[in-house]
Formats: sequence, C-alpha cells, structure tokens
Amino acid sequence: MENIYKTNNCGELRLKDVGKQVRLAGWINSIRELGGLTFVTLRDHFGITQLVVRDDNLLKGVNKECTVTISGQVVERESKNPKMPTGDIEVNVEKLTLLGKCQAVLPFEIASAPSTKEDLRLKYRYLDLRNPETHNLIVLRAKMLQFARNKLTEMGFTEVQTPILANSSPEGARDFIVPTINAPGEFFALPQAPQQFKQLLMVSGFDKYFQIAPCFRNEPARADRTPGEFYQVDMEMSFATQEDVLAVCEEFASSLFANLCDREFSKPPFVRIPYREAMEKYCSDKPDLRNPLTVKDLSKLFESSDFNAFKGKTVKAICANAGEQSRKWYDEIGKVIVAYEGKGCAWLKYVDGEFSGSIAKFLTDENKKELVEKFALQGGESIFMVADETEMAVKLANVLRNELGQRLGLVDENKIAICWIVDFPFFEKNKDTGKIDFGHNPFSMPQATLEELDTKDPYEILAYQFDLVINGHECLSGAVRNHDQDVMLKVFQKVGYGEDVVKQKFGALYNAFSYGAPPHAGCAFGFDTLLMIVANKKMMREIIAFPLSNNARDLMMNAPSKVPDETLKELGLQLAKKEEKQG
RNA sequence: GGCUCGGUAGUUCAGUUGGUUAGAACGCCAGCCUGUCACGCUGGAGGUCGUGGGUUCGAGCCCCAUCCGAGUCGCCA
Repeated sequence: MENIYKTNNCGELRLKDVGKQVRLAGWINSIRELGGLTFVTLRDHFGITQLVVRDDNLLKGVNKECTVTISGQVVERESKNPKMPTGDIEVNVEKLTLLGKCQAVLPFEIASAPSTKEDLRLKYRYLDLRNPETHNLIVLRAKMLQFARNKLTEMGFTEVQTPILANSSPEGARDFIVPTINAPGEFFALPQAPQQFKQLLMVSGFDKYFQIAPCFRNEPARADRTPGEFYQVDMEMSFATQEDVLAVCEEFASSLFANLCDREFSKPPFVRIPYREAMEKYCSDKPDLRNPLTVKDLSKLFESSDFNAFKGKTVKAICANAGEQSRKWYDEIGKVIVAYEGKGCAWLKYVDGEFSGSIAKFLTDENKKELVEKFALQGGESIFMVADETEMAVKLANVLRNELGQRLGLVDENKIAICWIVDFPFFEKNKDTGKIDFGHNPFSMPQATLEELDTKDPYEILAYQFDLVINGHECLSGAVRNHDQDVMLKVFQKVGYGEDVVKQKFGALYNAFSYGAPPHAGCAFGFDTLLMIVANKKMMREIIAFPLSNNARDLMMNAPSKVPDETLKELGLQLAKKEEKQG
C-alpha cells in the first residue's frame, strides 16, 4: 500500500533498495543524538528502520512514541547492525511531519514493557502492545485463527455461528446472566460452550461443523485460565466414531504445530492412556509427559509398618535420581506439599545398599527388600513419599511429580509432549453427597448397552470420552455423543433423574433426537490454551489482546461498572442492599 | 470466600534494631558530542512511602482496619 504517509513499511527495506526515495510512517522508537547527526529508529507493525537526521530542526517537538511520517533516500550504512533485519540500510531524512504527539513521560518504557507490573500494562494495554514481542503474540494469534479456519474448511468442516445470547447450559460452571428489556425478570445466559447447538446442527444434517466459538464462564482466573471469556475450536461430526474424531484432531494438531511452531512435538498417532492408567502412573488425568517420573503405590508396603503416619493411609511414591542434595533441599519439597495442605513429604535415599533419610529407621528388612525390587534400585536414587486419604494422596503425588520434574530439570521446555487420555469413567461418586453422578458430561455415550447399564457395576462403565493433553494442559475434550433417547433416559435414571428433568434441561436436544438423529461425535480445542503452548508462554493474558485482570476486571475500560437506575428499572431489576459487616 | 506474597520517584527496585534532608538504575529535562544501535559525558527536576487510624519524643519500618495487584486453594472439565 502506498499513500501520502508511506511507500514502504518499517520492516522491509534492504540493501537492494539503496538509492530509492521512500516515505515511512510509524512511531519514534528511539532517538540517539550524537551532535552533528541524530539516529532515530522508526517502528511500525512490520519492523524497525533506522533514520539519520542531519538537520536538528527536523526533530523539533519530536520525542519518543510520537507518530511521524518521513521521506528520504535509502542509503547503505557506514556501520551496519547485524542484529536488525533492516540493519544494512538507513533512511536519510529530508522531511519529517509530526502526526501524533506523545507525552514525554510514558507510564512505562515500551522496550521494557513486559517486565512492568501487570496491572499497569493492562491499564495501558494499547502501549503495552506496541512492544514488538508482545505485539507479535497477537499476530501469532491471528495466524493461528486463520490456520484453524483454513485447515478445518479444507478438511470438509462447515463453519456455523451459534448464538451468544442463549440459555443456561448445565456445563458445571456458573453462568453469565444477561437481562433484557424484552422480558423483564427473565434472563439470557451466555453460552459456556455451544454444546447443544452443535449437536442440533448434526440433527440438521450439517455433516461436519466447526466454530471458533466464544465461551463464557463466570469463574475466577488462574495463570493459565482467563476469567470470563475464552475461545474454543469447537467441532462436531455426524456418522462418526471416536476413531474418526481422534484422527481429525491428530491431523489438526500436528499440522498446527508443524506450521506455527519450530519446537519438537509428538507425532501422530499420539500415545493413548486410559484414564485409570493415567491416575495410577501419574496421579493426574493431564500428565505432563515431558516429565519422565512415574508414581508407585506403597500403601501395601506400609500397611503393617511402625510408621504411624503411613499406616492405613494411601502412600504414593516417586523414585528419582536427585544426586547430592542438602537436607534443606528435601525440606523445601516438604514445604511445597504442606502448601497444598499435605502433611509433608517423607524421603529415603539409597546408597551402597543402605537406606537413609527421614523415615529410614521405620523400615524393616522386608520393607527394604521390597523397595529395592519395586523401584529396581541401583544406588544413588531417592524415594519421595506422600501419604493421606486416597484422594488427597493422589493430588499430592501429582504436585510432587511436577515439583520434582521442575527442580531436577527433567522437563524440556522446548518439547511438546502430547497424549490422549481415553476411557473416562461414565459415572462417579459425588464428593459431597456420596451419590452416583455423571463423571464428565451427560451428553457422552456410555461404553455399554442398555442391558449392561442395568446389570454392570455403574462405576465400571466407561464413556466414549477423551481429552488431548499437551505438556500437562488439557487442550481438548471430546466425546461420542449419546443420540439415543432410550440410553439417555436410562443414564439419567441411574443418577436419579426422570424424563421430566431431561426434557426440562435439554428439551430441544431430547426432542430433536426423536426426529432421526445421526450418531455423532465431536470435541473442542481450547484455543487460548493451545496458543499458549504454541507461543511457549505460561500466562494466558500474554496471548489475548485485551485481557481481563485476575479479578475479572477490565482495568483499561473500567468494566464491569455500575449502570444507571433508569436502566435497572427498565430491566425490572433491583440491587440487593449490601449486608452490613459483622463485628 | 480461605491462605501466601506484594504496593516506596514516570518505571523496576533497595531501604539496617524504629532515629539527620528516603536512595540506585533506567526514563524525563538542559548542555556537550559526526556513526550510534542498551550510544557516551556533565548537570538538573521529580516522593502524601496504597489509604485511614493507632503505638512512640520520633514510623517507609511496629500494631489494627481497609483498598488494590499477583499466585494459590475452593471453584472451573
């Protein structure tokens, strides 16, 4: 594009352009005054080009971060800069026009913006995004959006947009509720996922559907989870099996990493780990396979031990070669466990056929023999143990595995390790009520016939339900859907709901299935999570143009905010009085 | 909602058992400098120590309350 502001962008001029008369426009990135001449770098979306100004008058009133347009001749530099793509040339400025003045003192320096406190970056996100590194993450996001669209379209998927103003869908999270003047006292809910819509699209005969779908969950944030809104690459396929979906996802994911990322990644077919095996080996349903450590159960071994803290508890152990470590080092690991509300971390070290460490004195000769066999000890290894009620012990073992992986430098940050977790249990025991409940979501198909649903131990019944786990992040969840009304009624009946509840909660879907539903299956990638992995970033806010703060606030636009009483009145809403604080 | 850490110059931070006028680096302003690219040199401006109470002869520091931020647990596939 060539216009009054520019003939070229700030990232493209090279030696071959020397002698050309050009115009450039952008932001003043730096000014280095040397006396008789001044070097200025000019930055735009595409890159940075050095300008030489020999007449001081041209720079009157110009400071960093002003926008300007300049014209001049491209010349070869006397002293080149190999670190800059445009480092062989510079533009000799003949004319400079100030387009947008900038205050002398910025809230933070653009070059060092990423090391500024986050709330300030978010408040001035439009300045933060001028930093090339930050800027390019948003460009990467655009590339990934485009990749996803092109790839899925190429693979025969049809993009369909589903409503944002929708009805509450029972995904488990809390809803964002939207009032409307059309129906005071009634509310829309923003979709937590387009789950029911996409299944209805299958009933409508769209063979394969996808959408880069905004999803809304009224839940607080984490470093790897934004509050409020996020995007899913949502897909669904009719007349398809679990194998079909897995194949599509493997093609999509491997092609994505090959195109957008230069790190080494697992090649398809990705390893498949049944849920139960994952829980046993890694104590997690989203294991980071870059970490080679595995967990073993020592509950039996300590069943009759003198060590009361372990007796009758679930004991999980990890064996690792920790090398020479101080007592303090072991204590620090214990502190991490305590931070997760564990009792601590016991440890043993095996050297020259002898055990030492915090609980060595409790070991019988029989115990020692078993340990050597169980971990195939050679000498030099350490065994780390946590003990608690089963659920807690499993959680702590997962923490321990991650902690040891990090501390011992076992996790290669430059690798992308991918696995499937398959065969999730269909039912599980509700923690609070102790009653039988759906393990994941009620839409997936049990791996059982109608009769088996009645005769089999419900906790033994698996679901056609799967997750794709990358570097310990759950990046995708999918399932074969239950399109059979009889099976649907049966599984709801198992958890204590009748047809009335099914109709009330999933009326449209349930009805639709009585008009000829295709067997269908699908999944959704977490777009933001996937992008974090592609970008190798740990903060989800980094890869979103205008993210909310940890507290789900927009610090730049000041949202959420109060609304005028008039508006409330129109919507038929009244705010509850704030409760007086006690004491 | 619980827990942990934090809030000091425009920014990133230091600040001793509570004791003179609260410091550094970068940035900003002024001057010098013809090959810089984290330019260099000289000088200067810039602070309600998050806010409100309290203890004390004296508080950035101690106590209480409160606001804000980050992380984490609950929660969230």
